[in-house]
Amino acid sequence: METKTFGQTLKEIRRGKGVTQRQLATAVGVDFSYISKVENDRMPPPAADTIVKICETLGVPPDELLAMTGKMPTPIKEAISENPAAQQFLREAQTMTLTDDEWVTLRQQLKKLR
Amino acid sequence: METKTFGQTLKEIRRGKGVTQRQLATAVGVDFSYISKVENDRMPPPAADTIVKICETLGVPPDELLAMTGKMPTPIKEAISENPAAQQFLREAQTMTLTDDEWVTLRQQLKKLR
DNA sequence: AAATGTGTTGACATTCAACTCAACTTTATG
DNA sequence: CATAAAGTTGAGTTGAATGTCAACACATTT
Repeated sequence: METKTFGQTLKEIRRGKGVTQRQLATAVGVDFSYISKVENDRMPPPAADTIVKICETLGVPPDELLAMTGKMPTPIKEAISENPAAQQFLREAQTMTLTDDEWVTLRQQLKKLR
Repeated sequence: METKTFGQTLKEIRRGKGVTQRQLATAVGVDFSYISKVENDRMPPPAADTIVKICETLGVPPDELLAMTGKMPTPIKEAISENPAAQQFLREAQTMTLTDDEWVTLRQQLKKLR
């Protein structure tokens, strides 16, 4: 299972959209050399919020890149931080070490709530 | 709704157990002056893992203090980081801005999984 | 070939969390 | 009161995260 790196994936997406590193960097608000390093995996992936900005600029959903890094955007983190009920849910879920399928099941039940 | 601070709560628990700042600090592996500052809210609450150690030392469940800080212990954070299914669940849950009751419902469904 | 646009690299900078250390003050005990 | 134990405070430290800056190399266009 050859997994692509974050950098490789980002580079492909950016090139696919015909955007230069400098254009992307300017839009996102970072130095273009930083984009270069990230794309070549010479630096760890950016902060979650920067990843979100990158994806907005490139016009792609951030889920794939976020999932690769295991980071959560600030709004989501805050929502959980401020919500003891959510935290307790997570602690219990963790002690159970849910499978992927079980998470999917929970997502379906989540949708049924509304 | 007068909410107690983290520091106030910790101080009460510690005193209730008849433990000094120095005893607690030694057991946890931090400087006692740090405990003092935290208890007087002169510093933000400790890292999640330190909170867990504090609670272990004092013989109380960490849930209350953890919930006050909005922090998650390393094992839980890692479990989520490594689990795209869990992340996707959380992103969807966040966009729905669940109520406390709904989180409780999910917890019950969580238990039914096993 | 010169100029311009694009990408890469090494060294350094900034910010923040999470503390430590040394000095001092307050409280409890004999 | 004297001494020790307990608590408080200001200043400094450390490491990780997240970048910047300047210099250079390569690629493309004119």
